[in-house]
Amino acid sequence: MSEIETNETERQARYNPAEIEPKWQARWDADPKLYTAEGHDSGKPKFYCLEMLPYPSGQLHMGHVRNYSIGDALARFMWMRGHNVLHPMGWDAFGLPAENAALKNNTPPRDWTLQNIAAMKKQMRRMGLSYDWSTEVATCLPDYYRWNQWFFLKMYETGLAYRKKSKVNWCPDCQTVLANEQVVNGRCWRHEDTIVEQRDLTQWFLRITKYADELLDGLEKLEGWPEKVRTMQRNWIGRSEGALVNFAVEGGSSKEATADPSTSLRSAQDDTAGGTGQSAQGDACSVITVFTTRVDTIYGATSVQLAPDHAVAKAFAAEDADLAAKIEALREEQKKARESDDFGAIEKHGVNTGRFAINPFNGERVPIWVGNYILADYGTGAIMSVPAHDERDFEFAQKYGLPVRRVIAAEEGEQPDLPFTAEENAVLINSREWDGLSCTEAQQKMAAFAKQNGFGEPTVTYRLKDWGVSRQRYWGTPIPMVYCENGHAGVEPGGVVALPASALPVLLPESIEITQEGGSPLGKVPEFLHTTCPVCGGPARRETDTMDTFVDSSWYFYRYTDAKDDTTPFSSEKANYWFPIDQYIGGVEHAILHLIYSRFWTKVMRDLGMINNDEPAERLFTQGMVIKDGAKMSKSKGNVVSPDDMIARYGADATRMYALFAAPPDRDLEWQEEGVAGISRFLGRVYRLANKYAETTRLGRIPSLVSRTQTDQALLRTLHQTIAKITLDFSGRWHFNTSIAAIMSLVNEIVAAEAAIDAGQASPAAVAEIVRNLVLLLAPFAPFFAAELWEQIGEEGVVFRTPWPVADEELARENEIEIPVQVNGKLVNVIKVPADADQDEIKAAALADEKVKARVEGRNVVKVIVVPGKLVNLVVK
RNA sequence: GCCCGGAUGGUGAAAUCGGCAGACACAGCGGACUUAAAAUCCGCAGACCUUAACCGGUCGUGGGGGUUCAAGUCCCCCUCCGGGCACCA
Repeated sequence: MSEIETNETERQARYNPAEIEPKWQARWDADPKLYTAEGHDSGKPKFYCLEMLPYPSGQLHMGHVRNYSIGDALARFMWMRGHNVLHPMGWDAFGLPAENAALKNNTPPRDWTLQNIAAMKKQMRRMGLSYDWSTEVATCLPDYYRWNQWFFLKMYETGLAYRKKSKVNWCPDCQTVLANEQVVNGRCWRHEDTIVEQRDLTQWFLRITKYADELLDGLEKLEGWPEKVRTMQRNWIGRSEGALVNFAVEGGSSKEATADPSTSLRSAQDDTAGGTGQSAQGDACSVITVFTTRVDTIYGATSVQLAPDHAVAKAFAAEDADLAAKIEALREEQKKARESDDFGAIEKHGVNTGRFAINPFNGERVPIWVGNYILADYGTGAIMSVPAHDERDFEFAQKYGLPVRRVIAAEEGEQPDLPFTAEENAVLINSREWDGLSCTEAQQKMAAFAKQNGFGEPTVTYRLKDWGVSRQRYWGTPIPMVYCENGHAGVEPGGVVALPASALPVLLPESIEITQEGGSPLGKVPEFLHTTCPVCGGPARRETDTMDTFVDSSWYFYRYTDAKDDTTPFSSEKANYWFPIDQYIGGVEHAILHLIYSRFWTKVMRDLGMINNDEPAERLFTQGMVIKDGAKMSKSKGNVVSPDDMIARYGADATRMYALFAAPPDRDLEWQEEGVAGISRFLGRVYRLANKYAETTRLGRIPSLVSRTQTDQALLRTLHQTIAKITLDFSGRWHFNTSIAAIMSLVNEIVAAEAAIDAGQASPAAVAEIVRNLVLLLAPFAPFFAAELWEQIGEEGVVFRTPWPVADEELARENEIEIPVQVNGKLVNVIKVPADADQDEIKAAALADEKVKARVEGRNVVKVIVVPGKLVNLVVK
């Protein structure tokens, strides 16, 4: 062979992703039906594979690459297993960055967003992701957001959407309201340095608390979700059973309290559907309702504690300037502490109002205090303080010298030190007729007693609050409500009127100047603002707030099933075929926000009769973060690795495969470029092998494996073991790192057998079988690569529509296995025995081994442990 | 403070049911090919001790204890790292 020919051959056999990937990308793009799901009559089992849709920032990052590589491998695998796969993608396209970009570059948010979508879509195609673009959803387009409006009207009709004035979290940077879920340690979730302020605004709310119990109970059934996510949601919902008890205020109040709705006696219950009726609405100051989970300790209550914002505290303050100043100081302390990271560390302060309340159980007068550690927005904003049985109350009582009275005792044994907070094996004492009851029993009976006598009731309190969805932003879904200037019969002027569905969509005005000034930008667009009332035809103003973008992502995956529908959000028939999502994949950072709203929205749609499923997703997978130099990739740390760079250097296949190989998908992944290079080298080896045996593979398709050579047998055994292993990995554990390692081992073995193959010691049919299956095994991980080799070895059809290989147990079986032999637990030798050898045979073989004999000689074999297929351990003395 | 993860060679990791710890890679070292280098291929490779070398030995999965013939894996205690919740009454 001449030198020129050698070079020529080498060049041909060289793996060049820069050439083959664009080639296949172009071919796939030319076939728009390639990844299109079939209908419900396909006769195949359905599989809905979903990755969380990205915000169109304009750039894919490594977190996306990882997320989508996992989803894509799974989707392709399921296709090869004969499923009807829905694998869609879309854009969470409303949101603040588009407005910020508009300010900065003077680009309209819409243009900026659509450009970014185009750029990211191109990157996704370059990655070779198997999305069905015919179902693409962009939430910022009217054909999507009109259905947000439609849902809003439905919720308004059914009482799930309502308006109330309330204290809201206001981010001065975003110039808008944030949901509780978007406030992290008193700061904005998007602006770590910005302290969230409290403002009073009238806002639209969605009554998610109506579903609090179902959202909580449903978690039990979500076995395909990570326990971690379920726990986070449980904590977030924060269900707490207890009782409300009314303490009469001694002497009542001379003035009517100017009760703020958010701090009324039942503020927490305002959020639940309707509430359950409660007295004391008339004179807010004649009664203090406390919430307690330990009504059984009420005989030990030695004070009542109010939040500084409590209506009664305000009423007292109104009569006493000195007290007002002290309460104001407490309020300030509380506010500061809430804004800092550690509200929990606040030093407890309080002030005695000098007034008294009456414990309805024993008629005792207890002083009313205001405490800086009492939260206005949890429970009723008032507690009964039982120092003997609550750590916080104990601390407070010690500080201010309040009495401590033990009313709970351990059932048996010595009485523990105070505060004694246990409920298990504890009984009531010093509680008159309740003495001797267990805590749990007393809690129920005493709450029921309170209800019978009209001074309380059992109740349930949640940490979860109704979802405030109003945002004073431009780039979001307009809320489809108007305020009629004339008013209507029975409705005050400025009455709230819902638009009819026929008026939808309420379009976002196209030309708008974005400024940084506060208030809703839509309020400055006269042609948007001024409209007519759908009821009376008179002048009306539109609602100028837009919806929280979490509305968009709460139901987008239903739209995928019927993305072009212009008469309904989606067809129930289609949704019921595809739902629930079989596998949802995304980052754990959405464990509470997105994933709890999605569950809520699903239940609402079910109750509207649109779908049958109770939960959106059967299984959820949360992948780990991508780390570089030990830290999360971020611009500020300067450790960002660009997917484009990686793809340019090593190709999409190597980049994707590395993302799967470097760590199990649920763990954090340290990005090391050398690792990507390693994968690229591995693919190069496979490429060379497949090329070398391409001819043999083409010709060797005859099923002539009757007489197998030793080489055939050894290679086929490893092949079928590998098939079995990878198939198993896909079925649940998803440790693709070990799947890929197994393929590497197979390749190493083929390379080691090359000399034998070339010497004619392998049959062409076996070589063909191995090369062909090797390509199939790689198809979910490296689709461009597999498609190219599939063609080169002369196969017809689309590689990732070819049936996934089935492991042949016969071929995979070892006929001889290695058994380690230990003496007193230490490895002495490894012996070979037939795979089907029984205990006695293995034992005999072990005892006959020379090394073992030498070790045992002169000592007593006390015991022989034989674990067939595993090991032998001789216990020797 | 409470609840979940995690800690294994120089690095990423593997060991799926209590059974050979370190598969598979990366980086490294040695060799082949080359005028040379790159690429590629072959080989070595947990630490320590012993030896001229082979051979051989000891230790070793964050630390300490325990169960077991056998522990990275199970039990108890502790340390550190990451995440979530947190005066939620």
